[in-house]
Amino acid sequence: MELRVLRYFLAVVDERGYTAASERLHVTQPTLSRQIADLERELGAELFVRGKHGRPLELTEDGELLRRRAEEIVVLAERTEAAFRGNEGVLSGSVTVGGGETQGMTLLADAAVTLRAARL
Amino acid sequence: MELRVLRYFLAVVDERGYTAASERLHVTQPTLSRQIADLERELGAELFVRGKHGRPLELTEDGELLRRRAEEIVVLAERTEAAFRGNEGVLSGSVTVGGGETQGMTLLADAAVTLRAARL
DNA sequence: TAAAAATACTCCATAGGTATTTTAT
DNA sequence: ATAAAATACCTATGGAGTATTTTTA
Repeated sequence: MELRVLRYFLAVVDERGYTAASERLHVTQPTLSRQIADLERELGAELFVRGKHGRPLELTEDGELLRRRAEEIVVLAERTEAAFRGNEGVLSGSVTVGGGETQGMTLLADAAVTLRAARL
Repeated sequence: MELRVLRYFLAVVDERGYTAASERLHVTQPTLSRQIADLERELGAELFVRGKHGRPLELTEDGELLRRRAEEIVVLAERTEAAFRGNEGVLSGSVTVGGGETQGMTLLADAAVTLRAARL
């Protein structure tokens, strides 16, 4: 079990599907498909409900358990990395107004955003 | 940052040296040397006090910070893996009396040990 | 000078990619 | 019929090994 794969898993849960997650992660859909399959094999557990049900992949009970654990682990790792970047107490990201670059729309405005907090 | 490397790091801290840690981890000393160096580069921080001081590698302040965080992360990951093995609340390992197999000594006795707890 | 760590290479396992098929709505 | 996931196959990055050379107590 590696952090990279846990991040993949969380992205798939978040985006409710491999394709959407693969875009967010900048990897291809088959890569995700394989990594999640390997993870399921490694843990000996089905994480998602396949087929049948609604398109947006649904978590099994095991999947739900892993989601909670993975979130804790990944968050801890990210905070640790942030600490070494001297970015303790800092959250940053970006906001875009006018749609993403993939839709071929005119970009109206965007901004880099940094929230600095006394404590996290 | 990956769990594998955090485990390497903790082993080096624990064994106070690359060579001893490499034996415990069943990897070679240069592999550890490189992985830890990469980790230091990635974090932009020296983790161990080089040379000068006492042989048993000493942690820097950054190293000490990482040790605490890494322990949390790795323990969480191990508990998660254990949960999927249906081994919640179980600790196992082995005890050997008479020296390890590498010393060419006669093996006097060993035992697989499992501690089962109601809650962990 | 005798350990342990660092360096220099080589190799290979596997993460990741492309192309395609299968599945399910 | 169509959009997403699975499968097959290939490529290549980097993890890990062997051999050797610094280090430093």
